[in-house]
Amino acid sequence: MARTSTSRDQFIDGAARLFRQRGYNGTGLKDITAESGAPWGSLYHHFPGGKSQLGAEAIRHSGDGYRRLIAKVFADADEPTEAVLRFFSLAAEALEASDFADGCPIATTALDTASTNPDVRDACAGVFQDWLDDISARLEPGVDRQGIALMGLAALEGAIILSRSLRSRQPLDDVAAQLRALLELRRTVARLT
Amino acid sequence: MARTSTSRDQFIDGAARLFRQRGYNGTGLKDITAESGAPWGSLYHHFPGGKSQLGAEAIRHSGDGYRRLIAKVFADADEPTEAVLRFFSLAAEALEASDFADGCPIATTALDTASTNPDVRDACAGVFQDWLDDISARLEPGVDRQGIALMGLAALEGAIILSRSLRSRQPLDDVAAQLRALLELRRTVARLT
DNA sequence: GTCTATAGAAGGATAGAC
DNA sequence: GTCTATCCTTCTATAGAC
Repeated sequence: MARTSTSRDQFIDGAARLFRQRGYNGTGLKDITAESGAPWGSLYHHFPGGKSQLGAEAIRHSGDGYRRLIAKVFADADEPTEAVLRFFSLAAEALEASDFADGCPIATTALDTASTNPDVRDACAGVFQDWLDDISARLEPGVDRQGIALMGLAALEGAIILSRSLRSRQPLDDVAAQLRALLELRRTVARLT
Repeated sequence: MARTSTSRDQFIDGAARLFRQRGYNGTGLKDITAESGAPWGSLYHHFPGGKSQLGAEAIRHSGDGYRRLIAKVFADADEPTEAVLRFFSLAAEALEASDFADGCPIATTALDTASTNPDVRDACAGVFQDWLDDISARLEPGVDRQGIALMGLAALEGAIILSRSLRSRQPLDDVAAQLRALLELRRTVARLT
């Protein structure tokens, strides 16, 4: 299995890029063929389930890519706390480099489909859950790892919304500063007990 | 000015409800007339700017409604910290009561339109900024009010995404618990200095 | 696997009567 | 202010040849 046509991957890749910028409902199948260069004639050959199937696969593809990024950021960081904060600067850089178009690859589609498309919604939910598990597994043992992972991801997602809407990296930077204060306070408290 | 036809308000009200659940791109003008009961024939009479104009006005309408809620929640709370946390339980209740359809009335549309519709995007940005100003103005003086308001709103928005996607109020509850820890730690530190 | 053509529905928007 | 009819575009999806 695996190594078959490359056009299938092109569809997924192009869909993932467009869903990130315009969301699921804002992206047409024609847009995806244009963006990806993949042949329109084979779309329903590769994805008999139509847009929903392609959407779910594209979301899982984006999710997997970011799981690799999570692994790398934690591996490169001196300590887990720095890794958590690093995601905020990476998100800010991606936003600035794209004129505030490249936000979270999941969030826009997650909200778009939350109440209308169970297949795509479940794919988004699976990605979020994977990310939470990945992050908490990499935090220091002893403290509330799940709680910190959840708080970090929620704060990041919310900050991305605000930064995209306000077209400024400041929300991301300021929320990161707040989170840093929380994490350092926690560490201080933990050290005293 | 002001008190003219009621159908104009119906459009705005119906649009605001649908944008909250399905986003801007997921809501058609036909859907809005059906939802609101307002006459299709007068849509472009009231909104010559079309869907974008209606969208921007609906977002501002939702924003104003929540500004009143912010005022009420802070007025009813014993202390500002409790008010901040109250928004998380209110959001969780709204989600559960609507089968996880009623999330933030702005966020879905904000992401939908961030890179494609400047008018609606700016309306969303204005609402977010108003909320931040309202919240920080109601926090205790002395501490980093803007920072706390921003962190609270970002964490709330992110938690709503996760709760909608995972169809569980747990992210909202758990993020609120994390935020409570942050606020109490800050207060403790402030008391010691 | 890919092509062209097209169906069939839904999208936003407009015209002109009342 | 509201009605009805309609235009044009775009959308997802399918059919059938190659």
